[in-house]
Amino acid sequence: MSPTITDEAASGAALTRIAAALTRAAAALVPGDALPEVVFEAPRNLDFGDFASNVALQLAKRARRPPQQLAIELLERFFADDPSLREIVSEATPLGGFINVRLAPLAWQHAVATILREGADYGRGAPAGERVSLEFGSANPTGPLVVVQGRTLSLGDSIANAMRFCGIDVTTEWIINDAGSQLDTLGRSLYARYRQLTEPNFPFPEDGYPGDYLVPIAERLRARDGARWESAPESEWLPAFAAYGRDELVAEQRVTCERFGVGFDLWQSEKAMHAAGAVEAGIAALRERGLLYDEDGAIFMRTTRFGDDKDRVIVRSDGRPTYLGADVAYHYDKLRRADRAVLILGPDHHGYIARLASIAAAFDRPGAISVMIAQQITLVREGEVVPMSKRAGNVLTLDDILDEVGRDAARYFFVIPNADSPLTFDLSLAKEQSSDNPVFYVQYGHARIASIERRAPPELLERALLGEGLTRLTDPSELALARRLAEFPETIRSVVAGLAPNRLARYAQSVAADFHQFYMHCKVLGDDAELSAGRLGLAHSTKLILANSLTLLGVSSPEAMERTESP
RNA sequence: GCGGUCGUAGCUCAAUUGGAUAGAGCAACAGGCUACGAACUUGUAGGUUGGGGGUUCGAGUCCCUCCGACCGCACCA
Repeated sequence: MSPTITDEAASGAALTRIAAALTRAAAALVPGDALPEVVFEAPRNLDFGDFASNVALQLAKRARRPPQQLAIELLERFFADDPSLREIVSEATPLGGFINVRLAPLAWQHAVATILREGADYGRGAPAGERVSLEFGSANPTGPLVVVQGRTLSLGDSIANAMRFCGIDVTTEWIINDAGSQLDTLGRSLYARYRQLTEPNFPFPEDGYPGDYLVPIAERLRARDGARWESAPESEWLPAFAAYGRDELVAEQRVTCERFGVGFDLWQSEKAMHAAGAVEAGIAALRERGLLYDEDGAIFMRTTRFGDDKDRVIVRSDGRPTYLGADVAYHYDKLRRADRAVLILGPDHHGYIARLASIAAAFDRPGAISVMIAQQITLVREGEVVPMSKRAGNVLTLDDILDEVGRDAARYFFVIPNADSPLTFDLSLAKEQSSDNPVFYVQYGHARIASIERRAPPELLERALLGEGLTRLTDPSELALARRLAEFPETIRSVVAGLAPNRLARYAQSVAADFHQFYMHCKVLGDDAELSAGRLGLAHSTKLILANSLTLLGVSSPEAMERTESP
């Protein structure tokens, strides 16, 4: 991955000048107006240069000559137009119709100076006033969090971090689905566990939630209330048990999220929305827009008007709103609070996307709700698929995974693939503290730099942090690393634009790889104090970028790696 | 049956959203520590991007069509 670099202080300024000069050259050579904007991108293959523009390819037809010839003519005018460009452009060549540009070392040295100066703020965007609601992780409050939530939590939290870093005002939201029939099931299941404490043969509901995680909750309830529910009628114990179970399970889910390094701005209870009259308000708003009709005693929403397969019930014939009805209200509220809403949902929610899109359109905000689906996860251990059956109750929970592989590895592994591809999670590999494990590779780079800094004379480090000696960085491995570091701002922006935190994970690996190569080629702490200062500055800015990347991903940046013996 | 997502090296995944010779990591093979952490690094090998058509200067990416995997298609959530 090699995104465009737009760092204002260094290469970006150079690029702007180059693009402007090329634009003038194009205007002189190609007739007509409304010429396409001259864009520079980093080519996939860096042998071509630091940046490439395809203007000649785009304009060839209008200029009535082959792209390559046009590229040559553009470049001739380019330098004639502004001879001082030769100071920042070390090379500009036409090849296959592309215009390839290599920047002078000064541009990259400048980038390192900028990183040292701005530190953890390097690449941070100024608040632009955009408000985004980001909902993810949400689970039914009927059991512990499982693997798929680990994936949505990792994706969502990393995206939220990246958005905030870009200056977006993000509200992270967790919806507690506590208004449906599953709460009754929870209440009955918990009641059975409660009774089983004294009557082991008390029947467990057919459709109840299996697994023994409700047992300790039942014990706490018995410790609090004793046996008094044993003789109570169902109409009394059911709401009490459902509410107690929900509160306990939500609290446990919350602890798991915290263990995972994820916090939420808003824990939205669906039941509370009903109680506050929000659901009626949302439905009334649709009614005003003429998007509802009654049929068979139920209220339908005209979602087909917005491309859905069929109209959807939002209030049942018995008067209770459906899940969609509640979501109308919830998103009506979201869209008032935010400019757009992003949801990360599990793989079983495909069919729901069209309905959410309908809600946005119904409130005159088409496209304001976007849905990202996190695909299925297959767990593998020792080369074998770990069977998971919710029915049988032998589900591996997110806590189990955290126990087994730790937070850093879990967070990292969950964001590596694109959200819309299925993920194979190899527990054995994630647990392994070896070079096979990409998260350790990146952390090792960070720890290695920390180690160098511990060894460096304090006054040398001080000079390095001030940017001394950076102009001495000329080795290809030094310039490649500096160039990579300068990609950080654009990488973060690309993460936000594409809702793709995997790009950040891969970027961090590239930074680590470039650093290790630099480390092999260049001795940092040597006899030449100025050169050492420059290299130390480069190393320190690498450490900053690695730490920032890992932090945004929710992964720690250790100052030292603990060596563990592998069996 | 209808709709959605996906299919890329032996394995796990990329590919700047239409750009150049499709890239990393593991696994395999061959090298590199009396140097700041070898949890590192250098190189070799590995591909008809599921198949076939089309769109154009240019396709892993867009369109059509088959094949295959997964997921949806409730007055469930």
